[in-house]
Amino acid sequence: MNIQQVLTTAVKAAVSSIFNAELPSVEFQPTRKDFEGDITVVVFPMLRVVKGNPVEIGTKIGEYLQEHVDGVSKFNVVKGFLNVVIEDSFYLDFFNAIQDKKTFGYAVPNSKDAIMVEYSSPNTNKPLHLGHIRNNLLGYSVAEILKANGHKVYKTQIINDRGIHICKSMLAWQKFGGGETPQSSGLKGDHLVGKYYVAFDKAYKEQIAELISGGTEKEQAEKEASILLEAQQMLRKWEAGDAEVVALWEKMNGWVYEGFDTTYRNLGVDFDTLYYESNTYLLGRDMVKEGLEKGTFFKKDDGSVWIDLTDEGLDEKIVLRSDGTAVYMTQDIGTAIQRVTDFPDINGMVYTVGNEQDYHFKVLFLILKKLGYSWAGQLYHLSYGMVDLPSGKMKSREGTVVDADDLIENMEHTAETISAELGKLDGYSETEKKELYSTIGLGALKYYILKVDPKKRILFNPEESVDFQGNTGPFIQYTYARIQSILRKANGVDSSEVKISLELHDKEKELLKQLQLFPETIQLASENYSPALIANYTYDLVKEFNSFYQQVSILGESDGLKRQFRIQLSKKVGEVIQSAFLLLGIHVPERM
RNA sequence: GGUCGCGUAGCUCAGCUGGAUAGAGCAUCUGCCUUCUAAGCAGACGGUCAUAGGUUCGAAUCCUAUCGCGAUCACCA
Repeated sequence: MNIQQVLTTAVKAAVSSIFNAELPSVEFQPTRKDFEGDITVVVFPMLRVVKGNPVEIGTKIGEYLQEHVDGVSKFNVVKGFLNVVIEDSFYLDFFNAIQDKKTFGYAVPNSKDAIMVEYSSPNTNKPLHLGHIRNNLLGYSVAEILKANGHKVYKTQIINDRGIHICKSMLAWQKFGGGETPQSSGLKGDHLVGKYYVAFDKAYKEQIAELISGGTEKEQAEKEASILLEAQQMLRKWEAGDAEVVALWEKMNGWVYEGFDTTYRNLGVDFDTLYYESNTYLLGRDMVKEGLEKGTFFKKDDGSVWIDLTDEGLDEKIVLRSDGTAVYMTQDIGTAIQRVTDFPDINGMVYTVGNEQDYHFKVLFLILKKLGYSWAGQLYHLSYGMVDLPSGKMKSREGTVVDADDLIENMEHTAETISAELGKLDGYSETEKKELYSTIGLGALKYYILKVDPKKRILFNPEESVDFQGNTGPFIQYTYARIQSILRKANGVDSSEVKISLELHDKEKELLKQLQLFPETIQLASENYSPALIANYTYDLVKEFNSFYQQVSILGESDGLKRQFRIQLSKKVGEVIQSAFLLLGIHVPERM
């Protein structure tokens, strides 16, 4: 039990016995630094139940707590704030209870239900970029956070491996490729395919420029369409199962997957199961037919099928084309149902997709609800803001994208440069150094992106590199490395219980308070699908530790018991940093 | 135009279900490496929390309107 839980019960009992009134809840906040105390009970909300002067009420409750609660030694009342001083022994008890718990902060697996987390879901016609990085980091981290909060999680993605855009790359490769392969050119598979996607676009634009030298808008549109015809024909052949087209499609997608795998590995994200659009794009049509029979959907004269969402304040939305083919929504309906069929323990899904699709998911969830699926209430669109450049939006066709592989490499390089300047890596082999640069570079990148609230858009300036100082990944990693250095010098950590009679230094007490917050932080992050909460918590913890480290001697402490405790405390802080960062997908180094 | 999201220090961001004098980092300036890693610590400077109303003991936080930025409103995905 933490202090809040203890005090909640006690304050309720106090109000009951002194004022003969029932308090629905008790409101706390950390005591401001300017006042004496560790935790503050806010008296104002009680005025609804207890009439009187807030200061008097606070004082009476304070006296009650002092008398009845072990661990409450002193209190003071300022206006409507009851500041309570908690004895050191309370915090030491807490520390003894968690000292050996490797998984401190994580909830015990508490649910039979699984949650499927979808993220990444790229197109297979171009390499991953910075936007995908945000998506990947968010999805991966939220999956880890949900696990830490006791959920079973399946990580998945839906790979958009078919469609007109894929045919464009294929066509361009056929026309201009000259048989180029990743092996022959040494180009990473996804980059190679992306090159031809751009080539198609370029060739297409050139042709348009030639063709369109006048005419009405309508005529221009018709001309454009005719140029696209080739790609459309190819798509039709693909759908018909044309052996040659399918073989080319498989070959080029194979290159892309190899490339993606490398990027995912470098980024440190993974998946438990994969879905391919080429397998799922036909799903959903039967579901629409069922829904039609049930009256959830309705058919228009031209044969297209719709759902009426005007009751919900939305429009009518198409779910099947007049020619009977599937639209985006049809597919998503089918895929969702397929997933629950494949993994019957799923009760809830998280879709990591940019906020430009807010409307789509609102509609999708509503449709699934109307179709009567019990799990439809447990769907969540993890919507995040775009990553923009100072020049505006990233556009792959205009070559303004920040490529994922390049960015990762840049970050590692920056880490290397800084490390070399500081020169603290004597004795490290080249392999160890390389691994370290990767840890730090990725740590900087991941933290930079994850510390921001997912909803907000990020402005990324490639000119100014991501910071390595202050509220950054490397700063936190550095603190971890510092702690490990102490532990190495301490020659082993005795993990025996700390004597309750030990007198705590202010900084030690602050650290223990911060440690206490870890479990509820994980819970909050899980409930809000927000890695940013974990990032901010870790930053606060680390700041607190560095302040402690600078002000209090650990190994130099002459009192053996105190020295021992400080080593143990440092170790625990290191473990929590590591646990927290693991939830963000960031590794911590032994040295740096 | 309808809908949704965002607007906090020069810049990048915190600020939980409303609570005490709005917090960090970067940048600028001051100190601190003959004691455990200075990618650090301590401090200074910097705010009409977009604007105007409202709700109440109390509003950056909730409500309404306005302004600014972004997204979205396809038989594209």
